Amino acid sequence: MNSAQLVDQIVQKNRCSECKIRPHSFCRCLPEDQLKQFSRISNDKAFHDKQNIFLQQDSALNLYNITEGNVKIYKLMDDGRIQIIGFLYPGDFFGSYKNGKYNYSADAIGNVKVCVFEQDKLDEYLESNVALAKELLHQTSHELTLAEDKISVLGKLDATERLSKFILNLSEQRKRIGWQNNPISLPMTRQDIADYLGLTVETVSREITKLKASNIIRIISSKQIFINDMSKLNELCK
Amino acid sequence: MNSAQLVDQIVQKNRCSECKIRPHSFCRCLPEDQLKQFSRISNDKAFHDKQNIFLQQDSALNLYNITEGNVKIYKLMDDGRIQIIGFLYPGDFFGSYKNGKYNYSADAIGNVKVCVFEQDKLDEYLESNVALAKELLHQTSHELTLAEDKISVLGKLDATERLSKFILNLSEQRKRIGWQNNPISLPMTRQDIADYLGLTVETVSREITKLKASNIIRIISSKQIFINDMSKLNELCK
DNA sequence: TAAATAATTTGATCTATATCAATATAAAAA
DNA sequence: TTTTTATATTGATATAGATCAAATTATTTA
Repeated sequence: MNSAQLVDQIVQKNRCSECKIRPHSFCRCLPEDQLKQFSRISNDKAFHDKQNIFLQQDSALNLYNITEGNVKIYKLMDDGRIQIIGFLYPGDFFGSYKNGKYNYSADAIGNVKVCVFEQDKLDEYLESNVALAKELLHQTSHELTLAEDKISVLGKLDATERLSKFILNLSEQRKRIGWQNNPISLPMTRQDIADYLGLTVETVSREITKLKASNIIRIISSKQIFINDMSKLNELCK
Repeated sequence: MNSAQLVDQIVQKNRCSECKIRPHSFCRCLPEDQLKQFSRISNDKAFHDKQNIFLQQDSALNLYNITEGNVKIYKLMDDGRIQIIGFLYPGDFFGSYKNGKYNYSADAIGNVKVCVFEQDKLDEYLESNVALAKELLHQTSHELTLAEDKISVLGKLDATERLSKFILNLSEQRKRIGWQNNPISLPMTRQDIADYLGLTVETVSREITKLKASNIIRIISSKQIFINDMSKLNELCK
């Protein structure tokens, strides 16, 4: 052991204590003195743009927590139709299961870093950490409310409402993890937005053009937009 | 204390140990000797047809567990549009929260009996019962996968696919709680089905007529249908 | 029981968004 | 840089499902 390692040992330095996203992640409920032990049940892993993380039909062995970048989770139908369930951000976790299989596939958007937990190791860890179990429960309940919100977006909102709500959500998502909420970046393609909102690329493109024409948003680049009028955008989806 | 009460005392009889739906509910994870204590943190309550259980804007103080009947949970928009999030069955729980408010409203369909927990009492109980916390986590994760399934139904399926999937889901739901899976009853109105599937009553009615015409289902009464050809129904939504 | 009301079905027409097609812009490869 | 390929936008047309309207059928009330 060299002196740096010795220092690490003394100050209990570990992956988790160094983790930038921990305050926004389910593991934030753990006290400092448990981090070293907790960091042992997970591993870092990196993925590049468009790389698959897992497929829906895979055995659901892992739970993933995003530390950097964005992930899209989606369901693919036999005939090629795709429904994107969500675009995930740092601090979000994914990999929930159903009958031992994942309920969706997951791909990296851009460069991604994740923290990978083996489901059964995590499950075992929960046994002696009610706080973590409760935190996961609360986070999952929150995810459920977000999914319920999406159900009413897809069931009841028209194209204009869907797109303005989508943009506002992106803005709020950024605020949640402490980033500026304007301008916002669209790391995903227009096709991805369409597959998320239950629309076609053409309709998404036309709706963006309409928002631009009415001066509610400004297009900095195709992947970067500035919200000129937050309240008007709000009205469009209320 | 009369002799019947004395016997109850001795055999530790209580609401939970008598509960018919417990094997299908999150509380199934509790050992017999904890039931008496557990039964103290909840209360029975009954609702009649169309009675409101709570509104979306209410403070989310309670978690409900259905012991008898059906409940619909729904979101109401300012302009009167409604999106039904789910039709719930015995053993299902509801009342999840978001910023202290419920995320939806809940109404009884027909006569309903529920078991009501105060969120904070339940939360306190979890503190000393990891098993229950884990069970709630797993159930909530499962609810999340169901919500994700609904997202792809609303985002990608056409009217025929939505209705056939809906009927198959009802059939499976019955099997889950040990009832015969055919014929199935439709305790909700056609309008409710429409508001659940993101369609109009007229479209729902026409789709039912089509299924009847192609002899895939038989209409016993408007609220009772028999599935003649399960595999054809399956093909329609695959 | 009949009368009134609510729920469901069926028909005719309209419309928001899909589809098909072409062009324009941006990104990647040569 | 230029060429190639992928992504995004815009236009013309088609269509699934909405809307409007009326007729049945079922349920509730008197």
